[in-house]
Amino acid sequence: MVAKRSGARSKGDQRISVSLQPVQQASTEPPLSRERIVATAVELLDAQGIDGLTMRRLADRLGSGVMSLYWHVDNKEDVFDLAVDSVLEHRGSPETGESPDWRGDVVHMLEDWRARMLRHPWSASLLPRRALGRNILGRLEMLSKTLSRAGVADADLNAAIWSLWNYVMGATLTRASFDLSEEDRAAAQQRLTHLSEHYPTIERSRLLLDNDWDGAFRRGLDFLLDGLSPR
Amino acid sequence: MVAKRSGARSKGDQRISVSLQPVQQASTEPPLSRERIVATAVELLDAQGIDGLTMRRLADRLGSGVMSLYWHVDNKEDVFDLAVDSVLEHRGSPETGESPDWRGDVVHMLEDWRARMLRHPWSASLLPRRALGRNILGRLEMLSKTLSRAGVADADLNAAIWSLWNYVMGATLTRASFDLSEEDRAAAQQRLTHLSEHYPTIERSRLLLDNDWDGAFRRGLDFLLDGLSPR
DNA sequence: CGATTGACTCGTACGACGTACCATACGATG
DNA sequence: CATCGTATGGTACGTCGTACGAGTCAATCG
Repeated sequence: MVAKRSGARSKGDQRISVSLQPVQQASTEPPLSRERIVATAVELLDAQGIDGLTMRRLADRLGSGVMSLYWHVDNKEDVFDLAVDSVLEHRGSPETGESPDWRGDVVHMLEDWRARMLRHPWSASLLPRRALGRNILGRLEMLSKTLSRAGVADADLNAAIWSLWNYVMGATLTRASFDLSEEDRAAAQQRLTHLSEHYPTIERSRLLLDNDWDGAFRRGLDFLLDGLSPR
Repeated sequence: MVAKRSGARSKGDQRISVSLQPVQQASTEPPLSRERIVATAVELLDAQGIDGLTMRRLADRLGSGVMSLYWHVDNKEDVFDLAVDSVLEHRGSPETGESPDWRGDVVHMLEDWRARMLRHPWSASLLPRRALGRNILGRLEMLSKTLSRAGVADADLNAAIWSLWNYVMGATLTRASFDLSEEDRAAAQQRLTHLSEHYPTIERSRLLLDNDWDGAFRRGLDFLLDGLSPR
């Protein structure tokens, strides 16, 4: 029984191997590594969607055997975790100094968050069931600090943070899943029109035809921030 | 090639069959039907979670062969669709007359929505990728009508509806997935405390220990409705 | 120097899955 | 009795995640 990949995996170790192993196959793939696996998994997810990621396909793309992956990775769940985390990279707010425009800061961070997830739509549906990684925690911390600085009462703080989280998650997830169904939306609206006797109001306001997702996100966020602002 | 279950399935047909087929197996299962399949699928999902639902297990519980299911149902996706829909049952608002308390009406409907989904936590993670069924449309219609009656400008209406939708979806999904991880939350908070140098603000406010989900939902909803209310 | 060890790769195999295909059974209709 | 629509389910195929254990190779040690 080997120790296997027991936690610490020391990214730096490989650095020298470039000059250490030039003898072997010159034109073939570089050696496997967690980083390479994750990067390829993200490629695959982007290209084929959530069901498109299988360990076999992943190994194929990496030019390796399937079981070799399991040296670097615990299981498929682990691959998902790492892929999601790599998408949410978040710099530790270097300029969180004392920007006077707290509202702009919040909007900017949340829009960046949403944009990153929408660039990889599968991440939205994967995120909710993951543990909170450092990237997410960093974003929550930034929110908390900024809102506190803006004057939100301590008693309201947690509720305010979760509200924003909820809103962003819901909006992103909705956007990501409705994206797939361009034709479905037409069908839905047609069904709606056909049943307009039952749903007259949303038919009239063309709720399902509205395509300005970014604008809607921004406006909804404004509503919420209006409600949050200390009176 | 048979016509198979081509769309219309006319729930009423079976009504008389109870008195028509009493001859056969007295003690065994009643005949298969869409309704019975869906009900059993919900049971299974409640008991075993989302991965616990397999066609074989479903057939076992129903006391039938696996392939028999496919007479009543197109495929597994179909089962998911039907299960989600059955959870969101929504009466067509009989009292949507002229209640003076529009805000109470909205809160009540959204809390009911959330409660129904949380009673079957798997439904939250399944809903976003489903087409809009009549139950959801009915709820959106109710929202639309109520907000309009409350004085929300037509230009703001769609953004307002989506905001509420996003909030409810995000809150419910978050709640449903964090539910599983009672121990994980302890671990997360411990990791947080350990790293409190990096996340001082959310550590201080005990963001991850706050257990009052219902209250947080309600308060966040109030924030949003405050922002939505016509000034 | 040869033996050992530990990091890493991968072929084979197993059990579980969704479901296509086809044979069957039965009540109603001709 | 023959035919047909409704309904059931056994067998089988292809694919999945991954357990197991045999293999390779560089570094280390006696």
